[in-house]
Formats: sequence, structure tokens, C-alpha cells
Amino acid sequence: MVFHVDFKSGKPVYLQLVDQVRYAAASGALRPGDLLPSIRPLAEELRVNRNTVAKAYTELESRGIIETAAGKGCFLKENDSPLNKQVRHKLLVARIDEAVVTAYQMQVGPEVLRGLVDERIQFFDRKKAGTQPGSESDPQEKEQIWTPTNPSSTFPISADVMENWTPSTD
Amino acid sequence: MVFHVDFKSGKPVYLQLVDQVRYAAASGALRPGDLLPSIRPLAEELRVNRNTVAKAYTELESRGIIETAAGKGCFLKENDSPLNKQVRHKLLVARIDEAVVTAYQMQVGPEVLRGLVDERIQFFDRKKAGTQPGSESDPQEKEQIWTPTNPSSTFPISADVMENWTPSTD
DNA sequence: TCTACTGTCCTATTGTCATAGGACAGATTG
DNA sequence: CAATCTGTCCTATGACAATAGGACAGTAGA
Repeated sequence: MVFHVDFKSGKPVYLQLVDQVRYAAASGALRPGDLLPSIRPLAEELRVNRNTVAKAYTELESRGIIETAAGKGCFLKENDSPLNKQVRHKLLVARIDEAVVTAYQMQVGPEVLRGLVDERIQFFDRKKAGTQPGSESDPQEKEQIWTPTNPSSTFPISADVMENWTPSTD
Repeated sequence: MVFHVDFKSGKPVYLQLVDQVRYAAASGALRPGDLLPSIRPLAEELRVNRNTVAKAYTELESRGIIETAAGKGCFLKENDSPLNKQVRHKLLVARIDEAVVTAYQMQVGPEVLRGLVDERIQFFDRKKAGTQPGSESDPQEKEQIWTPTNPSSTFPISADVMENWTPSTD
């Protein structure tokens, strides 16, 4: 698992790390039981304070995504949210609604939206299938995890998106 | 269009207003050309500073969602984002990925996710159909717009979700 | 033109977030 | 036990976001 941070993105570093772990777990690049990098070395590698990494890990633990033990390290947990079913459903619907509304404003119709959703579901599932124990091909492929481009849900949009800004027209 | 703010949500008031307009536009509760409440009266009604409302409107204008004219007021624009196609696509995929990853962590499988997406697409489309000129049934229904429950993409999750928290198990 | 409405700009204050370093505590290894 | 890993807690600080009030500017209608 290779982490990286973008200081120009405007997004807090600790949230960048949180999302990288979340996405890695969802895509199968990280599997339950996997040991995450320990705080201090990772902080040094990324040139950030160790508390920034610690904050990310704390956040992940509070979301039930990792398990942490002083003296041992941090491990990816089995995928089970600490939230009850009703709350999980509510949380998910909120994200879906956000995507649906965004699709409307991005002038993407329902059919195309459904297609994109399918595409992204497959994108994550395909990666997971490729990392099941016993079916690994190239060990290095496990390192090639994908990271979110603009995980922040609020404007101002991130730098890499702004680079492609044009005043109007398609 | 009825606005309301939740001061306990932890989400900035101006963003709450932005999302309410976004969602109202996507659902058809607000239609192009519609006049939005003017800044001062709305601020007074919501018990917030006028600059808070003004900031929301500025944000909406920068996203190409409303048009504003000093001395006249703010109007909902025709739906056309100022971003180019590539950027719009990128932004949308980011939201979709966020939903897909959330689904994974909420232990919702691909089939159920697809079903939920369909459901929410229809939810917004059905409202839009009901507000097309010439097909209105109950005028009061136009005021009954839906507002997002937890549009914030980051923990801590909003108060209304926390109320339903339980330590574990479905 | 006068009044009353509209939105805009400038500046100040407040609070919180993100980050940082020092000191502490549990676990492992030799 | 000593050394060295691991994560944790406490406190401080800098920056920025969110909100607020005063003064200004464009528009409409009597």
C-alpha cells in the first residue's frame, strides 16, 4: 500500500489518508488482517507530523475500518460498520442522492448515470476479485491501488480539477 | 421554497442553503427563471446574518446554478454547468465512487446498490415530472421539497444520524 | 427625484480545524 | 531488564472558515 499526499489540494491531509485506506479496502488492495504502515515511519515518509497520521488512524478506527493496538500496530478489520442498519442505509442514500443531484447538474441523464454506476461498481469488484488469496498474478499489482481524484464534496474543487477548468462550452 | 437551517448539524449554514437549492433544482421544486427569496428577508426569517445567505448565493452563482442581479434579485438559471465535459465527468465519477465505497463499507452489495440508485433517480425524476407546467395537481405540493439528511461527506456524522446510533449489530 | 428595495464590498471577530512537538504507556525482542 | 518498537495524550499555535455589521451601488416604482 503506497500512500501519497497532495498539499495543494486544499483537502486536509488526514482525510486524504482516511480516504486512501477506505478506497483501498473497498477495492481489495487492502484485506482484513493486513498490517498498515506504522505511524512514525509513514509520517516521516510523507513529510507530515506523526499526529496527522495518528489522526487519520483514529478516524478510521472510529469508523470501524481498522483495529489498533498500542505496541503492535494497526490492522484492517473485517468489514463491519459499528452503525446499525437504519443508519447505514441513511448514510448510503445520502451519498447516492449527492451523486444523483450532481449528475443532474453535470447534465448527465439517468441512463448514462446508471451506466457509470455499473462501471464503477465493476471497477472496484474487478480489483477485489484480482486480489483474492490464491488468484494473485503479479505481486506488484497489489501495490497499484487507485486513489480518489476529488473526494472533497464541497467547492472549491481540488487543484487537479481546476487545472482543467474552462469558462464555458463543452 | 421553504428553507430551514440546523445549527446543531455542524455543517456550515451557507452550505446547507447551497444544498437545499441544488436539491430543489434537481428535483424540480425550483424551476429555471424562478425567483429566489431575497437575501435580507430570508436571513431574518432564518435568524442568520445576511452575509451568510449572500455567501450561499455567491457560491451558487459561481457554480452556475443561479443568476444574480443587483437591484432585481436572484433567479434559478437554466441547467448548464460552466465546467467543461471532462471536468463534469470527473466530478461526477468522484461522487459515484464515494457512493460505491460507502456501499461497500455499509455492507450493501452491488445489486442492492443498483436498486437504491434506481430508486433515488426515480425519486427525483418523479418530482420533476409532477412540477412540469400544465401538469400540477396540488399547488401546495410544490412547497414540499425534500432536503438532504447528511450531505456532509465527513465524520462526525450529523446530529440526526447520531440519534440513531447503536453500538453494534443490526 | 425620492424612497425602498435589490445585491456587493470591506473589515472585524470568533471559533474551530489542521498541524506540531513533548512526554507517556503498552508490547516485543534480545 | 533494557532497548526499541508500537500507539496515546496533552497542550500550543497558526491559519482559515464562518459569521457578523457598516457602508456602498444598482434597479424599480410612486
